[in-house]
Amino acid sequence: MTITLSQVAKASGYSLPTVSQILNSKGRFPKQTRDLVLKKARELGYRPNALAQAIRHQRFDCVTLLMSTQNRPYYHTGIIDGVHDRLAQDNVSLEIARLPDEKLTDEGFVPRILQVLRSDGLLIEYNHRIPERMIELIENHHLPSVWMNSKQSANCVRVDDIQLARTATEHLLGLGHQRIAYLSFAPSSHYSRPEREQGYCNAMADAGLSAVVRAAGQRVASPEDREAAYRSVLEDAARPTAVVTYSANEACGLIYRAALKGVRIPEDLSVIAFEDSVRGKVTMDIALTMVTVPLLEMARAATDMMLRRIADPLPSLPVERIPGELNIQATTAPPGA
Amino acid sequence: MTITLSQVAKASGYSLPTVSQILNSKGRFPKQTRDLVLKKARELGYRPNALAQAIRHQRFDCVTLLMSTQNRPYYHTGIIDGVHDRLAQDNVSLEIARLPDEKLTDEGFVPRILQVLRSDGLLIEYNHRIPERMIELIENHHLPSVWMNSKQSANCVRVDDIQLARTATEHLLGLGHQRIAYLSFAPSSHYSRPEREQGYCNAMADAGLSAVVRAAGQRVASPEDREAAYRSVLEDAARPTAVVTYSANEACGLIYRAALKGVRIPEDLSVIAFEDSVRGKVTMDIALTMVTVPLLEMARAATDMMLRRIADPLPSLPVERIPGELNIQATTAPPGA
DNA sequence: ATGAAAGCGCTAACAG
DNA sequence: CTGTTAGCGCTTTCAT
Repeated sequence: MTITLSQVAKASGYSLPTVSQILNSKGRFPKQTRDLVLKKARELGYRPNALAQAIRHQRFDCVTLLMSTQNRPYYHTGIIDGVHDRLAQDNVSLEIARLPDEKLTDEGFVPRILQVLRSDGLLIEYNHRIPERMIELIENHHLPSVWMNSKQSANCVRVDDIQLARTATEHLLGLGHQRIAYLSFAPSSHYSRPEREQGYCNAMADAGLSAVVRAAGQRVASPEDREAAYRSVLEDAARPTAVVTYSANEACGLIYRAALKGVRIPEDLSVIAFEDSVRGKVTMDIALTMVTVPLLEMARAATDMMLRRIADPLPSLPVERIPGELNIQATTAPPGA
Repeated sequence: MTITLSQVAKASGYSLPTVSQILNSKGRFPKQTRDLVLKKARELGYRPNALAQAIRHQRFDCVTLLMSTQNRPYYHTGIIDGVHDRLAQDNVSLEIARLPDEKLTDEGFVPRILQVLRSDGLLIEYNHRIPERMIELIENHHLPSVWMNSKQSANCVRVDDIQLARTATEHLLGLGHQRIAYLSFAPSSHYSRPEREQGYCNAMADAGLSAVVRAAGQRVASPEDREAAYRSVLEDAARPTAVVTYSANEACGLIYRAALKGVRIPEDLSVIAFEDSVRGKVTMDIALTMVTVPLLEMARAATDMMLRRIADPLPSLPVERIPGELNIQATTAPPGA
């Protein structure tokens, strides 16, 4: 089996607590003792059992990231990275769990993660059709929890989608555009969809202009729906001179169809998308003007809030909104430039 | 604090072992006793401390997924999902750890994850410029380990990239193409780059045709390099009639530039890419013909191997190769169709 | 059918 | 400076 503290104790001829103290650099010991113990420990390849430590410390030193099974593909990366990095600073480890959404509706079903104590807190990335039952389960769990990108009234960190959409729209307005459309194939249940749309509409209203929203229906957009939406933007008699899109997906689809029809980007049409910085960079090798969705920062801030709640579980913490930044590239320009 | 077993024992008037047995459905007890204990446990909201259980069972019931910080963006999703799902079947939890590659070269530095015992095994997703030191560290750790997508001679599960590339190329050959190019911007250090190139070259050689490789240099391809590569495919005097690309990135970049130049897809040019199924679906809203990189299946198989090694750590297990499938969509057709 | 005792690997309090 | 004792929350003999 694996080497334990007591084996190191035996090998070095010292008692268990002495060895423990030395390996944790606590207390004062003569250099000779220290050196011997450390040497033996190294020789034996001793590694402390983190669980035994945790059980004594009354701390799991572990946080669980709870994710839906139905999120958009590729959404997780930035979030996992941000959470992991912040946790690593405090030597807290990261457990990942996905809940099977389908099963959550069954009355009796409680996912294993919530049946057992394994971590000090729950970080919840669950923003899309949150089952009622799930919220209930989490509240009953009584672990400190922090929600990410969700409409909670406390203990939540979210991307400021309204601000993002406003920033994108105002960038186009600032360039002199007036006919600006908004294109989105986001599922209507996703928390960000109404917010981005609203930010766009607000900015247009403030400028005294009318909004033109081309959004997919309630459900997932079919290929035909998408083609129709692309056409309606590109072939409209009073074609918009600029478009804000929900994500790089819509932007790329649109830009490709613009190329097929000879509509030049950005001379004939400016395009700006929301996108997290990584994704924006790997698409189609074009320099897409974007408003970054600060997933990494959001995840870091949420994890920070989590750690604060673990340290002091009592107070509810107010919602934090993380702003995104405008990243001007080659797909936007003044109209008719 | 949280509710412990002994609190349930006190509340129900039975002893600790009795309560433990009942909650774990072991032993035989009169219905009355059982019911009372279960009721009290529920009332108090008792949740077993998984760590205390683990420490007794001499099993962490946890596997660590070790990832590099320098992988391609969006690479992780399928892998994490596959690992998680397979682990969930056995009620094993998933810990995620990213090692800071930069620091690994420092002689003294050992990442915390490897300093401490926290899990039953190491699943390693580390395929790109693997630091020598890291391999050493892992071997010294003496936990069962399984590598994913890496060139190890045992205890490794990988995508069969040679087969994938051959399948893609043979699809085009089968359609009647003869001038088939290969386009790749993959970093040369990535394990899959030479393999995909080789699979393509093998298939071409077998067909008695000459290979045309357009690959980026040793380092990360600059935008200029990429443009030049796209041009060389599209503007060549003896332009290829079909292209195999390393990933959907290259394919999308190429298809977009084809649209700008009026080169029709697939009439004038067929395009087939390697891509995991998810990614392929979210790009540019075009129906890209692909060979799927079976990340999910690979991750499942690797996790399965991991669990087998945990159960019986002795034997080294032979490398497994996971084949991918051809997914014919709209971007390939016979030449001049 | 139930409880007492021991112990998993470790740390903290207190002696000496 | 170092060792003894106790105990974290739980399970597993082994008595009764």
